[in-house]
Amino acid sequence: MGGRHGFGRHDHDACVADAMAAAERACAARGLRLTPVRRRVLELLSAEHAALGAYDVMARLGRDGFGSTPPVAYRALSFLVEAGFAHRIERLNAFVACALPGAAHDPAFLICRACGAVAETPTDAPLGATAEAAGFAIEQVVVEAEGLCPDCRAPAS
Amino acid sequence: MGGRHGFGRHDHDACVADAMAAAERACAARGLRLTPVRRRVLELLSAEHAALGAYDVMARLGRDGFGSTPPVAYRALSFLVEAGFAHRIERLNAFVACALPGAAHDPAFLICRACGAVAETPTDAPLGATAEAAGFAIEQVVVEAEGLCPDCRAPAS
DNA sequence: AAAGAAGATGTTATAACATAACAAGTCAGG
DNA sequence: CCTGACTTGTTATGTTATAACATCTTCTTT
Repeated sequence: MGGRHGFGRHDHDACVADAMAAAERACAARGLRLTPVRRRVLELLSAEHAALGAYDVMARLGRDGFGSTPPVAYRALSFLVEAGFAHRIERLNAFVACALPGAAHDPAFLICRACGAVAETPTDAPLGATAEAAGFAIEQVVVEAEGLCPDCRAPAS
Repeated sequence: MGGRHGFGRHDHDACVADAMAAAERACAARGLRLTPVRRRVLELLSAEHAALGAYDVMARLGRDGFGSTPPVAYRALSFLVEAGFAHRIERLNAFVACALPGAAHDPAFLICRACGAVAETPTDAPLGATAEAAGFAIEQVVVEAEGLCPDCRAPAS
């Protein structure tokens, strides 16, 4: 029991169970397959509430009898990210379980440089206010939008 | 002549010259040393107006008679980033020259997934409006704030 | 049930990105 | 000139990520 989430304590076991149940439901609804490897990786990420590197995930999979080579971990992580059950933290080259499953979102993250804790926050409110409310002291913000520039939107030019 | 900047055409040579002059001035004012390697790397980044990977920079340095090992490139890039003359794009593991030198800023970037062009934009205006005005179609946004969480701010607990 | 297609996993190899540690050179100030 | 701080060069290694192909499972169609 205990653990961290959004920098606050909560019932961790229930939280993991909820995440798994939500993923099961979403997969059933959308025709996706939550296979044993994928399920295990989501459990690992949910249990952590901090960012895990792909190679950490890989090592833990090995202990559980799954393949422990990079592609096994990266494939499971890619599936989870594409399905919206996990997010990649670019700044850390690492992955976290989604804290707001179900909601369609382009999330923002608060990353503690001292302890590595990661909190996911909605982007509808201003980030500064959210951080303030959470007691998080922002030092640096990375904002990177990917898409199509004017030239590449035009069919030909 | 020509080239790209903020997704628009402009006088590229003048733009590179301006960036170098601004860096010279800033270094003089702040007691920093814009050595040959650092100067050359800033020229490379300025000339590109797109993100360059550290290994790209390294290879070009080699052609110019500088050391062409990773540390040479990474050290020059780190200097430029710390001095505010360049930025690291986490999403691309790459670097761009700062487009708004002098201004203190936590910049936002618009990254074209098709052609790799990168535009730096101020963060005081809403990103959606800025992108719209530039004709850039945002598909995905990454927001990652680094700092100290409530637990790590407290001296002891 | 058999055949076939699609998808998932396992495996080997390699590519791409980044830093540690130390040696040697440069340069300003005493 | 010498010293101390800083910069650069060099070797080695660590870390993150993907390509390519073989095998196995699962679902569908017949």
